[in-house]
Amino acid sequence: MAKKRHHLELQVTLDDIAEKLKVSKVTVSKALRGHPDISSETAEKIKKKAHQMGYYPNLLARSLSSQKSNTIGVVVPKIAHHFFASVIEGIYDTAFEHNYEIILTVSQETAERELRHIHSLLSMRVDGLIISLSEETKDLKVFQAIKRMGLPLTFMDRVPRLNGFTTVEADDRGGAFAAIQHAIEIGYRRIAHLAGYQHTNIGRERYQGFLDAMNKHNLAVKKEWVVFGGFDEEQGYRSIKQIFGSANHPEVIFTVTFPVAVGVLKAVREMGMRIPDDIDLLCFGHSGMNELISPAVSYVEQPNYQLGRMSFELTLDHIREKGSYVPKHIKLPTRFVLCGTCTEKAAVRR
Amino acid sequence: MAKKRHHLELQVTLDDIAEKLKVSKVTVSKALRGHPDISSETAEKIKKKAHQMGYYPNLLARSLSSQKSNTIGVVVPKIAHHFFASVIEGIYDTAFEHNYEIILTVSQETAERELRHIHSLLSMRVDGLIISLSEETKDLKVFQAIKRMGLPLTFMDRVPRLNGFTTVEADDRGGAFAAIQHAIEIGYRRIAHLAGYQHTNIGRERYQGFLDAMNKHNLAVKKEWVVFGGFDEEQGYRSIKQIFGSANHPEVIFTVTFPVAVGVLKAVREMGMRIPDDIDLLCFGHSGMNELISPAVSYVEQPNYQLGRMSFELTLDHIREKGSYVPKHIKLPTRFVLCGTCTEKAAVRR
DNA sequence: GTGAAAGCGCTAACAA
DNA sequence: TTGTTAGCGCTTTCAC
Repeated sequence: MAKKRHHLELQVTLDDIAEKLKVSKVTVSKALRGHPDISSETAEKIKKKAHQMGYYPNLLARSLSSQKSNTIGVVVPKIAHHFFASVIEGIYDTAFEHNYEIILTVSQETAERELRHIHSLLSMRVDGLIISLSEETKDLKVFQAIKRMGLPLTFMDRVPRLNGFTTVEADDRGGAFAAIQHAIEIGYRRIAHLAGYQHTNIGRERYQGFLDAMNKHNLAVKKEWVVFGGFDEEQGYRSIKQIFGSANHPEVIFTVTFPVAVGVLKAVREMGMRIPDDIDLLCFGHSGMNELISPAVSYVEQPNYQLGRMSFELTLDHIREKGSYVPKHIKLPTRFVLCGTCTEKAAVRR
Repeated sequence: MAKKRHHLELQVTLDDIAEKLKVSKVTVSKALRGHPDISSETAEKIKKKAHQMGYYPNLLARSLSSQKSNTIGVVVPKIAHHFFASVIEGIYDTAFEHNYEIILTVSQETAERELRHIHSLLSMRVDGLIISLSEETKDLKVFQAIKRMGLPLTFMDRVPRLNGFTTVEADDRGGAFAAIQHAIEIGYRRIAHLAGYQHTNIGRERYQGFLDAMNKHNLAVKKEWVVFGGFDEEQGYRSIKQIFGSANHPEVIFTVTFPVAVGVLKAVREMGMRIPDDIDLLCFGHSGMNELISPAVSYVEQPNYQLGRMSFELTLDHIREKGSYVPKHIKLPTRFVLCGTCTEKAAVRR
């Protein structure tokens, strides 16, 4: 018999259905989940009744009891940015296909929020975690703890220097190399790089790609022309002003992200200079809006959506294979895309 | 005594802590939640131990037991779009301040996904719901059901024709009116509108604002120059081709969203025409990238972030006041912002 | 101030 | 095929 509800909530429970149908709640539970135990006849009857009574399974109870929540926690640094927005879209689409729910949290590039969100997600007993590190994150203790707990964790794009975790990244180094290589090939020699923090993998890798190309062509890297910093518009704006504060100007600037390039565009415009005539520009990543600005910035294309899909799928693999799962390291290819900047014409004109 | 775990998970529980400290699990529970029952002395001891043992409260169990999840479900049509991205940012920030977790789901503008997500969220026993309808949504039965369940639900931006729900909107009609009014004042007469579906409130309201202004100035609304449809880039692209397929061309186009304007920009460019010389443009909403495209499109500014904040806060009010809560209808002001299109100069040149 | 007992809604193991 | 019995980990009375 269904016990009387202490709370006034009019949520229908298994007991309610069982009582109406004069069967046990176990039968109802099994029927609703399509368990082969139940005859299709009673199953039909139960399903109909459940629907009619407006029954929604209580996932909290189900998760608590079954020790899995069908839920994956995600931590990203930003959300209102093209790159992450499309990665997230990839994650959501894939989750939807697999009938998983996503708990998305946003660190806003701060280590403190990131940690708090991770704690939250652990408390919510998500089945797995996809994390893209904030630009501040240096303390990696939680991740070790998570590994000890045996909870599947996949790092995406912004990954830590840590063993034993699955990582899904784009080929940052190769992409940066291709971009700089192109700049050199069309004749540029004085190349600046608005680089990312060197404690982040993407900062390091893209910088390395830049160095690779410079070294290959025996070009000197000017210290004043490499500025390390964050990944946002403000950073680009500030850095460019700094570079143009000194006497010697570069011919072209390669930025670590698209937002940084946007900051550059705004600053350059403010200073009354033109791209590519006064200064040329290249960047890593882009935005759907790129083709509307003129000149459209030539960029390194990242597999955004695919990064999202892959992260989810590998996390799911890990959940399913559990103990026997072996961490994988995925590097998805990047591609240099020539648009309106850094064209041969622009370089020749110098 | 802590019962032996059936599952191998090494999640620490209240019992584990209680056992170590030779107290009851109730004491631990209370201490950890700062219940005044417990002496600060034991409370300290317990907290320390819990931290040391790496305890994370099991929110599933807590929610199940306490009948509240400290979680709010959100359903939006899109995520990789400036408008929704910033609304969502507003929601997340506010939730964070109030220690709530957000379960964000994305309908991708389809009614089917929307419904499935709503079911999911109900099953997860979220404490409240914030919904922005998909462009397809016509069946409103679920929402009635949710009201009957007594679950707080706030509609945001895309709201249904339904009584008894809190709604948070921008002043769409007023904003559209201001834009068209401006266009008329600078001398335009042949005005087209790429309008939204008329079964959506934003489609209707913005169209109404357009009509208001046209009527006020006794201008004829040309049927071929009003195209109803969706809110994305593709729609803008298609519609503009349609309009320019006929002999008579408008002087200026007002689009129902920024993405639609982007579609227009791309189509216009493709057709070898220039803005504002060949055709002028205005739109509802914008994107951070707008100032980089030239000319920047003059637009109606929406209070994106604020819409997010408000929705969350009202939902929280509803949760807290429960039965006594009276639905509110918020209309946040919009503002016409003149940029590089629809300037006096452009209009005069005709 | 502390704890024993009951229950949140569900699932899993084992009987019947 | 169906039901009984125990939990999942926590909170909430209500005694002590």
